Amino acid sequence: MWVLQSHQIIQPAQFLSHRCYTCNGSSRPQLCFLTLNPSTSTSKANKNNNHLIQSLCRQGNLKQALQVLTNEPNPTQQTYELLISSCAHQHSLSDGIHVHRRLVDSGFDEDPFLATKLINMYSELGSVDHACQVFDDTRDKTIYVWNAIFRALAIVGRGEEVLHLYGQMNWIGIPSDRFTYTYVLKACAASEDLNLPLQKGREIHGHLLRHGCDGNVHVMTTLLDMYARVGSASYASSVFSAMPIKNSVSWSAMIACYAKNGMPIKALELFHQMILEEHDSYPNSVTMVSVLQACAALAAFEQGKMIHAYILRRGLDSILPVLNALIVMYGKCGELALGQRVFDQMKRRDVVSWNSLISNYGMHGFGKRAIQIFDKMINQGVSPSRISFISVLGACSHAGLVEEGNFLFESMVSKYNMHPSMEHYACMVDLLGRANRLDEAIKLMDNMHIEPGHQVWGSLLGSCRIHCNVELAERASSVLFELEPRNAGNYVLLADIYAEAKMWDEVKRVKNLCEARGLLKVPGCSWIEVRRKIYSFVSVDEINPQIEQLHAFLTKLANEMKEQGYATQTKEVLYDLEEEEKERIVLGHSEKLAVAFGLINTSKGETIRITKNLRLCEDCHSVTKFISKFANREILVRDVNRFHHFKNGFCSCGDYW
DNA sequence: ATAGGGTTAG
Repeated sequence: MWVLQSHQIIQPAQFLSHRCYTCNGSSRPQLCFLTLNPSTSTSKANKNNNHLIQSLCRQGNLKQALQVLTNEPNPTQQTYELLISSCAHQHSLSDGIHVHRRLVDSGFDEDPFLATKLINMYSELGSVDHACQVFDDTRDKTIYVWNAIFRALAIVGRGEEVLHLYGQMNWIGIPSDRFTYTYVLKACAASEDLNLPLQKGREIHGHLLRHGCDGNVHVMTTLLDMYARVGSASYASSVFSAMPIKNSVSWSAMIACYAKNGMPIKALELFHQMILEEHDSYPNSVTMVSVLQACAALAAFEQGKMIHAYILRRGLDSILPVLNALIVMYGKCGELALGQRVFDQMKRRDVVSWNSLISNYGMHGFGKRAIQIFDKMINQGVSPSRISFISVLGACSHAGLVEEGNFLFESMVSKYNMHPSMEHYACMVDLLGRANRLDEAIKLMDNMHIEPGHQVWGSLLGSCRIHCNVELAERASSVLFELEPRNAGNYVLLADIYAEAKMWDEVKRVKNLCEARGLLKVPGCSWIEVRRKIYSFVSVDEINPQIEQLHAFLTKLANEMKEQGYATQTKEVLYDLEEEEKERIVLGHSEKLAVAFGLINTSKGETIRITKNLRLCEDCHSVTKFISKFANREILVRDVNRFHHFKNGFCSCGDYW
């Protein structure tokens, strides 16, 4: 932790004088800037040496440049400038430190220009603490110096320190400029330790308005993005509409905001507005990545295909992130073969391309295939990333491949020298727990080298839900209520488990606890795309104009099913009600409404594609299996975890989900 | 001398 020392806070008048306020001029008498000005050297040899160092730096020959430096008593500012940028370019921290030392010896540590360069160099070399040291040692802190340290700290997420220093800068009376605002806003958004990023961000918003920066595209886009990152899409959108000048970056930032904050329909609407409205901002590859993400989130296959065609027309189909996003989009629309085709046709692939393909197969329950692709990636010399392991372990989990998953998990350390993170442990607990090997899951948790976090306990609780283990669920949820008291999902899971065990008093207790803490259960919501339009359904929907028709359809279907010996699975209903009433509630589940809507509004032979924001309930699962046979339709449902491909009375998950 | 948006998992 590094902060500006309290004795360094000084009054503006004092700050402007060149007297050292830290030591009152006593500590570095040898560094008097005026008497030892290196530029006063006129020797021809020196001049040549300086030129030589500079040209060596320009050629990228840092080592030789440093050798010449040892014979040069009076390097110039420009020489240092080139040396510093060369060290950054060559990624050599040790050389950077060496140049810095020489620079101090030459008395250039009073030069704010070089201090700025040094801070940027250290930031690029990953040593922010060195950068802070330079900042501390620089008495004449110009706005460039301040901005450089803000940038360095913001990049590594030390937002709290940026804001602390920003406060000091304001107090001293140094005016911010447009660059300052971009860094400080980034610090709000990227801060890991900031309590109230939104509040702080709004404060900076006020400052920049007072400084008249509201016409600057860079500042305003950063502001928009800051609101997006702290989850305030509505603030972001009001900044966006207030912007007098917008460019492609501002449009992309706004689209990305919607795509990332669970508003994919708005993202697509804004994209269409971007294309149709008269202005100079055209979508580029970055825009398209967010648009594809929105299609993926909605499983909007028709839209996705149109966007793909647009990408081809605009010649954006050679850009790696765009192609990767296409693989994901097709995968999340249930079109594995199309995702594979994009992958096969790529001229270059990176680890993200491989990971995307692995998780596509994993999501669809093709665990063995996912492992094969993982192995193929290794064989082609691509080193797996942390996410590669999360993807492949997730694939094992969906397919119940416990031994394979264990093997891969062990190989992480033994073969790839990678230490499993919290997420990896969460995957393993999920894998073991789903397979009803809860004892092994607990054992793994006991042997973790880090304290198990909410992800891990959450996986365990999810497994308890599947296997209705009340005792373990109580243990897991008591930890979770401590770790993330505001996550309503945990309360719902526990209540589900109690309900299944018919422990109605306990159900009530958990529901009351949830209510007392002011938490709302996330409503079940499903989406379906019909003729390029997206329709959404929430459970017990009364807004949809076809709702009567849908209910009639479902009731008729339910009767039909009963005649064929099907019993409604009502155990997921959280109330102790009459069976008939429970059936009515289960009948109103959003995914059933969406399935019914799809059947009514599409033609025979058309695949029905549905996404759901929660896990598919057991009754919906068996009803959809029934419908797929009864109506002879393929139905694809993607829930939060994975795909269910219903066909001819069976589901691709093999009832393991 | 310094600035803004995007990809993989759960």
